[in-house]
Parts: sequence; C-alpha cells; structure tokens
Amino acid sequence: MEKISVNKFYKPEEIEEKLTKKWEREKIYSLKSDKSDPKYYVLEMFPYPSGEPHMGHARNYIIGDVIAKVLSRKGYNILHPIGFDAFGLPAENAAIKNGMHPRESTMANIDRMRKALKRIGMSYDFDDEIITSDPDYYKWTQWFFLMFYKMGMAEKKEAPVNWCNSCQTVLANEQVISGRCERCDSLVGKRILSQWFLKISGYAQRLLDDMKLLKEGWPERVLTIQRNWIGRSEGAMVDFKLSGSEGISIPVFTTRPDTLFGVTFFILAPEHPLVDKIVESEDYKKEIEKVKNIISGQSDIERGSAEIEKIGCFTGRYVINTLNGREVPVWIANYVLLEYGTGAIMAVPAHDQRDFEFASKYGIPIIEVISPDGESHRKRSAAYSGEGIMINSGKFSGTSSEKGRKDVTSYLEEKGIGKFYVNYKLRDWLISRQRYWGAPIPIIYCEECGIVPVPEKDLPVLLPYDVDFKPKGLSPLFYCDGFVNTTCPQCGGKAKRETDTMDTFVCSSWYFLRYCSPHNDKAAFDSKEVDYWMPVDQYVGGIEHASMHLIYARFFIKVLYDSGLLKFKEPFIKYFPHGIVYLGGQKMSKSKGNIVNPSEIYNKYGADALRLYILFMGPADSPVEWSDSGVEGANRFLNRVWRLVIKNIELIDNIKSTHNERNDPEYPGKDIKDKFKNMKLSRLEMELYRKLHQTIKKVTNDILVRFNFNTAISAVMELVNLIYKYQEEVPDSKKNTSLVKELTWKLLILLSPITPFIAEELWLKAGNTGSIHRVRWPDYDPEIAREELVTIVFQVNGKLRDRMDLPVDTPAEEIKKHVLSSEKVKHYTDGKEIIKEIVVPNKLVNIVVKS
RNA sequence: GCCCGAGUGGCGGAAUUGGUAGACGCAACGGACUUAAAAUCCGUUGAGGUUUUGCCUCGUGCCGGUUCGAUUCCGGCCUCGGGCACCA
Repeated sequence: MEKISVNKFYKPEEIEEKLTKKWEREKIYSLKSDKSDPKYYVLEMFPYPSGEPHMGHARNYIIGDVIAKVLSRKGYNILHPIGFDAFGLPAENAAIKNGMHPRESTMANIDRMRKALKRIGMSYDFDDEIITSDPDYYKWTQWFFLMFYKMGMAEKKEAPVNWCNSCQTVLANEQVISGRCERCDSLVGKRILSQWFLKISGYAQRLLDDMKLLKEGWPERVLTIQRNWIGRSEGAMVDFKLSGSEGISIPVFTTRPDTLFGVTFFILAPEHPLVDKIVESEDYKKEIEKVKNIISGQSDIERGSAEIEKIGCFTGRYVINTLNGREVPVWIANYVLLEYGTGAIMAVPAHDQRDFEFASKYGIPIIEVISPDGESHRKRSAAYSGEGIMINSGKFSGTSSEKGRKDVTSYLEEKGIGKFYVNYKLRDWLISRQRYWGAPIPIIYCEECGIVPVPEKDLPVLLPYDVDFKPKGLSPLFYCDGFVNTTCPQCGGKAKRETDTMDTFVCSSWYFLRYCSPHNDKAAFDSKEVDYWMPVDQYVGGIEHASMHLIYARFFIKVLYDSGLLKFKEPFIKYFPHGIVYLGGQKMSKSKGNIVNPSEIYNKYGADALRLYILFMGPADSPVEWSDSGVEGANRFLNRVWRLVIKNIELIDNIKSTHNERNDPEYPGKDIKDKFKNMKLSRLEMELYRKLHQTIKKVTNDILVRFNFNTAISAVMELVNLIYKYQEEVPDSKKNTSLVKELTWKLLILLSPITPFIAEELWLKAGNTGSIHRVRWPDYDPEIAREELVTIVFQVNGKLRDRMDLPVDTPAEEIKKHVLSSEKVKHYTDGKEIIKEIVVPNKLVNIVVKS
C-alpha cells in the first residue's frame, strides 16, 4: 500500500512509467477471464510496422482499448490481441531506403511500435502477439494458399494486370486508386502477364447477399463502398453471329436488351484476341494496327476519362443481330474495355451517349428505339438514355422499356441466342508480387508434371535471408539459385520454385483466426478456440480498407466456411471505422510533413492527456482537425481531477480520525443506497448523488452503445465541475465523507478506461490495493438517477414564454394551472381565444391561441 | 453521370424518440490572487434590439411543406467530403 506523500502536482512522466511496469508485472494487460463468462472479441486492424505509430494509429487503438477495458470490467471474457502486418511493400521500401535488410528493419520497427503501444496504456497481451513475417505464421498463410489451390480457388492465368513501374510489381485492382499505386502514388500501367489469382469474383453475389448479416453492425457507407466495388448489374448476354464465318459468334453483355433493335454497329476492345483472327483484308489490318498503336499509347487514366476523343476503325467484318436479322459493322474503339463484360459491346447510338458520339463522328446510322412519349424524334443532339416506350422494335413496339427488357430477354432465351445475365465489376484477386518481402507462393514447376503444389509436410517454404532484395521487375527470388532449384515432389526430377511472393493482404485475411490460438504449431488455428472466440464482435479500423482488406477477409472466411473449416459466414459482426486525423485541413502524412507524432504528445503531457484528447476531440467516426490547445485543455482537466481527488483523499483521511458522526469508513458499503437514504443529504449533496448516477448511466451508454466517447468525457467533466462546487462551497467539517468517497472512487473508475494511469495512481494513493483495472464497472440506480424536479417549458403558439421547475410527473391539470397563472403567459393570451392546450408530460405545455 | 455521408457560435462540437438550440471543451475578453509572470479561481462570450440585472426579435446551408411545435420528418436546390465510373 502506498501512502500519501507530497503529491500536490500531477506528474504524468513519473506515474506512467512506474505503472507500465506494474501492469506488465501483474499482467493487467490481459483481459481474458474465464470461459464461463460471456466472450467478447475486440480487434483493431493490426499495424504495418513502418515506423513509430502515427495519430491515426493512436486513435484506432485507443478506441478499441476503451471498449475492451469497459467490457472486461463488466464481466466479459475479452480477447483483445495485437500483432504486426509485417510483410509487404511499405516495410520493404522503408528497409531499402534505410539500407537495411527488411527483416532487421521490420523487427526494429515492431520493437518501437510495441514500446509505443505499451507506453499509451494499451491492454494487449504481448505474449500472444503475432508477426506475419514469422515462419510460424506464414507457414499457415502458405497452407491456406494450398487449400485454395486444391479447392480450385487459386489459379494461374494470363490476364492484363496492373503494373507499378516504381514498385516494380503487379498490383491487385483494389490497390489501384484512381489509376495510381496505393503505396507510392505513381501511375499504374497495364501488362499482360501470367499471374496467380484467388477467384473472388465467383463470390461476388455471396459478398452482396451476406451484407444482410452486417446491416446492424456495419455503417451503411462501408457497405455502399463494397456494393459499388462489386458493381452488380443485371441485363442480358446476347450472341452476335459473325457474318461469313460459320460457327463464330461473339457474346456481349448489355443492361438494355430493350434497345436491341437500335443496334447499328458492334465494337470489340482493341486488345480483344478475336480482332487479329477476324480481320482479313490487308488494308484493314494496317489501319487497325495504326489505331491500336495510338490507343496503346494512351494511359489507363486517359482512356478512362470521358473527355478523351473516341477513336476507332472498321474491321471490314459484320455481325448479325439475330433479333431483326440486320447485319451491322464490327469496329474497334478505345472506349471499349477488354476487362469489363465480354470485351465487346453492341452499340446503340440513339440511347448511349458514348455510342452516340462515336456514331456521329464516323457517320454511322442512328436508329431511335426508345421514346419518352411514344413519338419518333428525328434528330437529337444527344443520346436519350432514360426510360420510355419501345418504337421501331418489331413486335415489341409499344411496350414500356422496363417490361421490354424482360420480354426481349425471354424471347432471346426462347430462341437460344441470349440469356438473362448478371455482370459484376469485381475482378479476381491478383495475389502474386514480384517482390522479396512476402510469403513465398508454395508452388513448384516441374518440366514433367507441370504445376505441383508443395506438399504440406514441406511447409513452410522459407523466405531465404541472403538475397539481393532490390526490386528489378522479376522477383528477387528468381535470381536466388539456392531457392529456385529444387526437385519435383511428384517425380523427383529437376524443378523450379515459384519465385513470386504473396500480396500482404493474404496474410491479413486470416490473422484474426490466428489470435484465437497464436502458439498452435499443429494447425493454422485450433477449431475449439475459434468456435469460442470467433466471429470478431467489434472490429475497429480505417475506412480506407473498405474495398481492400475488408472485402478480402470476408471472402477468405466464406471460402473457409465452404470448406467446412468454419461455422460462421462473416468474420466481423460489428465494424467501426474511425475518422481520419487532419492537420491544417489535410490528412496528416509524412510526405506532406504535417505530422504530430503521438510521442511528442505523451512525452510532453503524458499518455492520459493524449488518450483523453483523442477521444474528446470529436465523434470517433468523423474526421477531426488536430489542435494543440485542445491537448492542453485535456491536460488541464487531468490536473483538475488530480487536485480534486488528492484533496478528497486528505479529507477522508482526516475526518476518519475525528469520528465525524456522518463518516462511514466502510467502503464499498453493502448497500450504498440504503445508507444514503438514512442520511440527511443537503440539496447539493442530493444533486451530486443524482449526478453521479446519471453520469455512470451516460458514460456506459455513450461508450458501449453510441461510441460517443466525446460526450462520455463531457459528462465526466460536468460531474467533476459539480464536485468542485461542493468542495468550494461547503466547509470540510460539514462535508459528508461517505458521499465524497463514493464520488471519488466512482469518478476514478469511470475515468480508468479512458485515462488508465492517473486513475490507477490516485486509486492507489487513496490506499486501495490491487488495480483499479480489475474493479467491477459500476451500475447506476435508475431511481437515484431520476430527477426530482424538471423544468417545464411554457409556450404560447410554439414560442417559449416562461418556464418553471416542477416535481417530476406533475399531473397535466396541475401544470396547466401554473401555466395559466403565469404573468408572462397571460401577457400573450389575455383577450384571446384558446384553441388548444398541448401538455407533454415532464417537457412542456403549449397554449395555442387565435391571433 | 450514379450511389453514400455531412453542413449548428470565433473554433471542435452537444441536443439519444419531433419538444428549452449552443451542453462540454478551446480561443478571446474582464476580474481576483501575485512585486511580477506562470498556474489557479470567478465572470462574460450566437447576432441584433431595448424602456437594461429584465425583456423582445432573428438564428442550425438555401427555398418550400407537414405539425400546436422542426437542427430532427417530407420535397426541391446549393456547397463540401467520400465511393464507383467511357462499366456497356
């Protein structure tokens, strides 16, 4: 037990360092209790160890930590783990820059990060941390890859892929943001390469359908991002026969089968493999080569912008629109993309703006087939893409466009030339990377046997240490003979290893499973533990992962569910995206130089002030502007709490020895409520007692239900302000020490998840033993929290004219009496006819008069 | 272009179910304490008006509607942020 000494001043630097050690010694960081308690899995997205944690990290982890700490105190068995997403480009680029080996650099960064996390009082059990670049971990990442491979969910295929010239590697679609590399921001080009993909596109519909399981726990805006990314659209797949070549037909996807009669030409993407096959005449071949050259010189961004001029050329061939037997010319054009749909389109210039511009430029006929009013409009200056009535459409003329889509589709199905079709924008997930710092893809290429998966018993395929890891277009492992050359596990003959490594998003798609049994060396995870802990109850992390990690992880879990390994379909029941921290109106970032490092703050004011301010600065899910004076305010509040509590402790100690008859040395009392009932409390004391219970109610609800940490803190501030009022207005000899004790203890408990250090220090200073972080979270008594008096607002015609404090639940008739006798109200109602009197119990009265 | 958010004092924000707009904090100003400063404490702080210790009018992006009553609900617009995007 520590005794009160000279402690007039709050010195965070002294107490925080001391308590960090105490907590580590006493294992206060682990919030696991007992499997008989209800479980709760709180998880924050684990960090890339690219250096010291930044403010965004701090916000993320502090939010998760407060939730975990409160729930643990409410009797939950809490899993609140930490680890490091250690493979990948950021770590590797940083290593190259520093001239260090990625492993050393990563481990050094992890060390700094771990220290910082401990320093800000996070409740992580570091004995259970995981590092994805450890062979113990990536062995199982490789194991999952093999599982996907065996299920037919991983495949090597040739496709146009995104190539980042600066990172010297391919990227997944999700890692290309507006045509630029997610990591280095340089322009991304296209290459046709043979790469490994995970077949996420087959799960598009399931990813959409299962969103209904997330409706409660995920913000709508995140689901919208995913919905947009998956990009479902309904329509028809229609076959167009190539004229003059028996048996060749080209399918196209359209969302508007109702416009089929308006097709006047047909376009293939310039890269479409059919282009070279179908062009016969040498003249056309030359012309096409010319146009293709121009188009391939256009970057993806250029081609993706609507402003760029549409160019193309005729191929000399025709296709037949089976619906009306019309023969239409086949063109190539820059605005048709190989990746989307079938890489070919039917062009309807009257009803598609792009087709309209193209047809106008090249003099292709325009036939109107949808009319808003059923009339034919000879000339238009733009395409009409709205709904209307089908015209010039044979037997379908007169049908509404909505109905026409269905009717035409049925007709196509009957005739066997088309079918209802759902198209998705979601592409397969490209996971190979031509970089060193990642988990090697466990595949062997044998001259005899072809692609051979590495047998499970040979895992992990170790990433060799001694490699020239600088990116050079091909994986650095390709130049590492000791790694590449191997023998075929099937025939024993000479073979070569796959030298690409896996996208780090593969590592992070299952880490939350590993946390359930982090030391298991027999399997990726222990099913019993996963069945107990998973799914994650509360996930916290940046929204920038909405269409990356959060989609990949959902997909991964669905595949594992299908394989029978898991019993749940969604990994994260609730997801809370924290807002970005800004400085000077811009997102804090190293490259812009507008950084406030959390360490600057905790070195100056202490971790508690950092935590308090981060939570107080605004709603946790909205972006906030960093303010230095805001931190000072937080620090001022903590000083205020410190002085208040120290004074209260002294008061309690002094009066204990003078046998004040109102003093009750027992704490916690068996039945606090009865105790106070039998005591005569002054008006202010009653108010304080009530405020305490209201505060407990509000803080608990704001943290656990509303995620409004800022209002939870302002409620505690109000309580502190009121206790100060008591301390200053009432002489010590007249103070009720039982109440002071009750207020002081509970104030500290309410603060303890938010500002763990100061709460613990004051708790100990007051003579308590153990740790405040093991004390049960207080309940509130609704009866005590209930106000006795309530301000009733008197309105006339909806305008506030007077108000009065009346006992709660005063009957309507009595309130009305007060209202009608109010001079102020009379002033507005005298001589006027009262039409209506509205009485809202405990709120207001509104007198409606004729004016 | 389509989809999702948001818009409240000098600033961050609060108002949880349609019922007192501006809680809590920051900044600013005035005062107390001090030789002085820091720290601390007290007071003022949406705008305008006024017969000034009280009261009145206006006020939650803009216009309109529903309602006894709207920051909150509905319709239309504006601005900002975000997602998708020559996506067929």
